[in-house]
Amino acid sequence: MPKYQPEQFEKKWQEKWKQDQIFSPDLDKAKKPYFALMMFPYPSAEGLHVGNMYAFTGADIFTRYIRMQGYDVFEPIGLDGFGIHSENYAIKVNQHPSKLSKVTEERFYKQLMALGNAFDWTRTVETYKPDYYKWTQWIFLKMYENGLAYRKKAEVNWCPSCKTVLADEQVIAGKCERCSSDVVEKMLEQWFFKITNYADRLLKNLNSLDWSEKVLTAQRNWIGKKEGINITYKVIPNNRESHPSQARVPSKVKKIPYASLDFVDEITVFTTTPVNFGATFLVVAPEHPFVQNILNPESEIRNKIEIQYAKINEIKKYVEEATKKTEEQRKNEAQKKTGVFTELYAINHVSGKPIPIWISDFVLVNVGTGAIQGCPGHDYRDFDFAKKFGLPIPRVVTGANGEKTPIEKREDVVEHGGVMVNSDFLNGIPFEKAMQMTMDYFEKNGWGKRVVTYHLRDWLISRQRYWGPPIPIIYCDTCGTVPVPEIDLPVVLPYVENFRPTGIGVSPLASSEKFYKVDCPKCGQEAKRETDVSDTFLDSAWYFFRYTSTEEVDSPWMLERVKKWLPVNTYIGGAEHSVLHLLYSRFLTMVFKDLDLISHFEEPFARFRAHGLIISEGAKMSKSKGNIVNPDAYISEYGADCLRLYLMFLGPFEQGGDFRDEAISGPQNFLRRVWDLKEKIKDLAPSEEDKKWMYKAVEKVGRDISNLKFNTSIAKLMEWLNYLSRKKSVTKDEYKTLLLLLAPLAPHVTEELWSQIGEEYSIHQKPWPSFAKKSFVEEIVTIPVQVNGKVRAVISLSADQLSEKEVVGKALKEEKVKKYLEKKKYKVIYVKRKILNLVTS
RNA sequence: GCCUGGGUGGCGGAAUUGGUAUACGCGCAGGACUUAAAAUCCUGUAGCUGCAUAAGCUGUGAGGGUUCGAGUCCCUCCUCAGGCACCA
Repeated sequence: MPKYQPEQFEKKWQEKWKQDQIFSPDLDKAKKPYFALMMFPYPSAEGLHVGNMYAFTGADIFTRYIRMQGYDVFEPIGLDGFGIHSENYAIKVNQHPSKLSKVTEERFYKQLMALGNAFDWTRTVETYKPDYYKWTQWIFLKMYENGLAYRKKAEVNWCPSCKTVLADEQVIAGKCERCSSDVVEKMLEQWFFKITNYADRLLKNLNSLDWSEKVLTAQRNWIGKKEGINITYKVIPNNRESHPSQARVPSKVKKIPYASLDFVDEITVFTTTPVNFGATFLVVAPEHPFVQNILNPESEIRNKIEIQYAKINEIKKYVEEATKKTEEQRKNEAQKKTGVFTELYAINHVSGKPIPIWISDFVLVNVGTGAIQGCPGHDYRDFDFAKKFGLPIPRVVTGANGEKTPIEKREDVVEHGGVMVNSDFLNGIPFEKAMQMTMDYFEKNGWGKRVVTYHLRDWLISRQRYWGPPIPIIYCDTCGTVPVPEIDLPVVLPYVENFRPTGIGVSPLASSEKFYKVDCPKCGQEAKRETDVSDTFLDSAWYFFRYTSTEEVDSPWMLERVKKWLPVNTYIGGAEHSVLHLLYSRFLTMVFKDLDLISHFEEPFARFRAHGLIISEGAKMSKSKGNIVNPDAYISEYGADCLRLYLMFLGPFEQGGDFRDEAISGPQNFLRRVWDLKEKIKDLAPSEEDKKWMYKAVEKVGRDISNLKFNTSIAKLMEWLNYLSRKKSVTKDEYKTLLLLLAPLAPHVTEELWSQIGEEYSIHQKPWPSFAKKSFVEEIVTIPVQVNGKVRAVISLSADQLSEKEVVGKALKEEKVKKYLEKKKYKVIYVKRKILNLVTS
């Protein structure tokens, strides 16, 4: 009997599958289309690692199962080879990315092939090829035409190591998503996409998506919708002449009608919790226009207020120091509150009292309005600030147990809940309701306006790098910003010998005169091309559309194809893309819908599941730790099927696992035993017991695969194999069923065995086994019998004897049950087919 | 600080969603085959008390609670992973 030797047949079948195109559905004629998508990889010539393979394998198993359910499954593959990831690698190995891309493409596709996945190899997409990025540029033009792409000078995130700007989403805890360097702020003129226009829709649609919970939550947090109110304060004059009664420190001003109040400027604050009876100061950010005005001797306000030279200098010094700090420094020093008093006051609308205006860098200029009202009794940060500078801390909300004691310690601060006190007409009203009433009251008096704010910012898509699609824009002295005419697309990325990032805020393309010197498409005069390229995440935000239409040359996709195949039925990928790729793709799809480029959907991925991560030696695989596991060696030693099973058996797919190769012998043994089992096939009919096992396996394995619980589906197959191995012989029916159930998990060996037992090629085009359920209703039911909640016996009854009377009758004959009942009275709790519990009183 | 998901044998992990906790695999121990080893096959394997393959007790991060019955539900807390964060 020949031994199980995967190297003798895995390659053979992979080639045959590809040649026969059995995994290439007819995209126009398919009757039951199912788009199963896996996030395409960023290729680097270092190759695919086991973590990638884990994700691809899980997605592939699911896909193969769906195919066996009778769907026309489309499982495409491609490479996200444009962008910083690939370019950084090119820099590292000192090769030109355009040359390197050819090497990585070959290597990646070879490796992906060796996994045995059911990819449609006839429709690959590579983002760095002109026939693809032509349409990425086209999408940019559509965005521009419709006012969704704009150029603006702004403080942006700059990675000093990658030498480019980054979108907010690509800054992870102050560090670059790619290289983990500290990101700094830089003032640059850049292209943005107006994703903020879609904030509400992006948020609302989340409720109807079948996605992993953690990804939904991450997106909700990132969009960060907050409903609150903008309240405008009047800054009152501080010179004796205009308001003698107020003097310099106007602590006891008579309450005068707010509307008739004399004022020199206004400050608008944003708050979600207007506990205004407790507001005792205002704080503005150092970069706030109000501060700039105070420092400017020519400004209107300076003519209206009294302020000493020393004070001006003090403020100036503070602002300079604060703005010099990086974002990171500011955060690190978050606990130590600093600030400077302006000696100016604003009037609290509800108390009528003047409250001091401070400047502090704990208030961020780009959050809300860049100014806050300090309510120190009910906000920890305000409390810290008030404590440090000796400002009053009144209580206006009761504590958890109704405390009304003065707020002295940080623990006394009440941020929400409780009931209003010391708040005039709000006294006794619960916090939440009081906030709404306050907002109503302020709006009615014209003191404020309800607003909604978002954490989400517009998507910065310019990159000062080489390896990406040039942004299709031309700047003309006469015509201004001119989009490249569609007919001139693609704007081909030229070969530039020195492709390395310049670090001076421009792309390497800026040194290629041949590239940037063009005639204006409008007036024909000499003009200059935009030399930045676009973000990689723009390439990957629409690739799944392209998969359906790779042969199309006149448009990015064929509408009929998209109608048939999109939205994607199941999408699998990494959770690290929660607020990156997954958000951008949703945004673009909505835009496509609004621009009538598609019609029947606006959410690209109906179902998304995040796979877990494979770690190694207790840590995430990374080059720096040197714990990257390359699958190639394992495939050649154990075979792709074995590695697939091993990876999937580590634990739940959505959880990931630790790669320890000593456990690989389990799956290896399993496959060998499946192989050897064929020697025991006899031409017999299965027994009732055999059928029961078979039915249960079909049911359990199928259910688990569709829920991505591959580990338990494998366990069930192992259990069944243990049963089959114990028998003297197996029926052909059993063996065929075993192979069919195993086919999605181990595609090669099942194909090989399928052909060895003389079945028709290909096992992967056969339907999932099905059974008439009623022929397997269990005849004998076993029921555990508990006495006072402890199992004392297990009884077996035939299925027609399951009445309480019969079950109790049988249970009482058990010695142990009798013993523990001790002839006491008992209560019967019987759950049919499940359990019997006898409880003594 | 907030949000999400976890914590179960020596290890990876099961548990039909409130009903026999530890399936399946690894590892380990014993046995069969063998001159021997490897491979393979069989048996055992949560802890404690016990000569016991007798009997019993304890056990799912900790402590309370609901229930005839809790890994599963509720409350308080500890801890690990990930996300957000002086976000007002």
